[in-house]
This record gives sequence, C-alpha cells and structure tokens, in this order.
Amino acid sequence: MVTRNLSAPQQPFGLAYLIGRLDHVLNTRLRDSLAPAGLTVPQYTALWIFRTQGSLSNAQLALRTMTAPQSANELLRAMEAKGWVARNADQSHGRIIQISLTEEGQAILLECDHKVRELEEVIFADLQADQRAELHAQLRAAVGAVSLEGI
Amino acid sequence: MVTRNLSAPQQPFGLAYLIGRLDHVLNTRLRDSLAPAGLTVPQYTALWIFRTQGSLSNAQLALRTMTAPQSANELLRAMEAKGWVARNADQSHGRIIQISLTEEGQAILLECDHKVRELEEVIFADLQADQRAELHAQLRAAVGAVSLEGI
DNA sequence: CCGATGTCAGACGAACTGACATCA
DNA sequence: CTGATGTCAGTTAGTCTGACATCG
Repeated sequence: MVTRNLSAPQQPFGLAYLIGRLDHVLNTRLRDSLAPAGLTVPQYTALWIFRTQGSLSNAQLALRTMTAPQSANELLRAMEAKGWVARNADQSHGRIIQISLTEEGQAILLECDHKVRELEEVIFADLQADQRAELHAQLRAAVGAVSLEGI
Repeated sequence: MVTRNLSAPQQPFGLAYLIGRLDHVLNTRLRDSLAPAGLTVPQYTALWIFRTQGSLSNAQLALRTMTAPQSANELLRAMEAKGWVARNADQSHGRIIQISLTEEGQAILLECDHKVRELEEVIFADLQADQRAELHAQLRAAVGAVSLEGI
C-alpha cells in the first residue's frame, strides 16, 4: 500500500509560491493565446463563468470573480461593446440587470476554449489523466476552503 | 488497485481556471497577512528566492521571477531602502552587482514564513500530508514544463 | 562593434476606493 | 430609512516598453 517514499512528510513548503509561479506563467501564455481573438484573460474568465452559470447580475459576477462590483462592471462594458454579452432588465426587480452571453459570445468562447485546451496540454503534459483529475479535485478543495461554495 | 471511481476520465477542464482562481485568493490573503510587516507579495517572493539561491544579480533575479529586469530592479530599490538586501560589486565583473539578503532581510523573511505557513494550513486543510506532497510534485512538474529548470 | 547588464523614465492593464443615484 | 444594486470618477500597485550608459 505504501507506494510513496517516506522522505516527504514535512516538505509541502512553498505551495503558495508554486501556485503563484504557475499562475504567472499561465497568465502570460494565456494573454498571448487570447490576444489574437481580441480578448483578455479576465474577459475570458468572465465569459467562462457566464456559460456555466447562465444569467447573472453585475453584483453576482463580482461575487463570483471575487472582485469589486466596479471592476466587474468595467469588464462588462468592454464585452458589451464587443457584442459578447447582453444586458436585460430583470422582470421581478427594476434595478437589477441580468447579463448573459450572446451568440457571438458563445462562439468566441468556444474558439478560445480550443486554445486554452492546447495550452493546458503543454503545461500538464507530464501528468496522466487520473493525476489531472486528482489535481483538479485538490484545487477545487483548496478554492472551496477559502471562498464560497459553487466555485 | 482501482480506488478512484470511473467517472472522471475526460473532466480535467478548467485547470487553468482553477489555478487562476486559487492564486487570486492566495494573493489577496497574502497581501493582508504581509502588510503589517511592511512588505508586498512580490517582495516576499523575491526574498524567498534569495534565501534558496543565495546571491543573485538583478538580471538573474529577473529570469527567476520571469519579469523584466526593470521590474526586478524596482523591487530591489524598495527592499534595499528597507535594508533587507545589500548590493555588492562582483569581483570578476565590473558591471554585475551581486545582491543578497541582509540579516534584517533574513529575520523578516523568517517572521513572514510563519504567517504564510498559517495561511497554507487554512487553504489546504482538507488535504492530508501525502496529498500535499503529491500536489507539490504535480505543481513543480507543471511549472517545470513551461519554464526553465531549477524553479 | 557587439552582447549582456544596470537603471532612469514614461505608459499601460487591471484592480482598487470614493461618491452618488436608483429601486424594493 | 435602510440595504442592495448599478455606475461614474479618480487612484494605486505592479508590470511593461523605450532609452541610454557601462563593462567585457
């Protein structure tokens, strides 16, 4: 059962360091990958959230992305100008504005998914499928430990 | 042997998304943790590198942190002013300036290690020691896949 | 002359806080 | 009145590119 060597019990130092380093590389590469399509990394992230969550208000998006509502709003202004998202007044509340992907938004998101997928293949080339699944689960657990449920 | 369920073979989508999300939370918490000590997250990272690498030139630090030499230099100016690092001319080269931790730098780094350690305990509370070691190894592999050796 | 290094200066993307109006 | 929401404005921290001098 014990397949791991015994020399790594008190060595998980620098997990935060590794996460930061990996994110930095990831962001740089993603920026280069997404630039030709005309979107930024925060924009891609927001589009990603809209696809999985459906319709959201600006305040809800800010909560999901863990940013200030003003920051989320600035992101939306640019994406609305590009025609990727549309604002529609909420029926049951006169102030809330529901935002959702347009067909153009879905199309460009699908297009970028391919590029991101390719990048992930490069970065996690050394990991087997089950290792990736495990990494995925561990990251989800870590994110869940510090933020609200439902990532 | 098969201890995992079979429903996660083609699901490792969004690894980049999770890394980005986790780094965002980590950065926010770290900033709050380190602020009382008077240093920023990039500064802590640089100090961390100097401890593991010993003495480095500004150009070498820029390579390690994967930033422009100008960015690294700006970081160093602030830390030199605080007395955490010292610049010493290289004996074998008149232009290169070797930078290393001062005793104050080592002290404040040790002090912050404790805070970072506490934060990691919160974020990775759901993971056992061997799971953390595995996560550590996987992250190292991922970083190594896209940057130079020797993290 | 050329390449690597160090450093000053300005510019930029992406986040922040403050302020204010609107709606239930 | 209070609280939540949307949005305009100014600001900040962190990084970048441009420019230039120095050293081998």
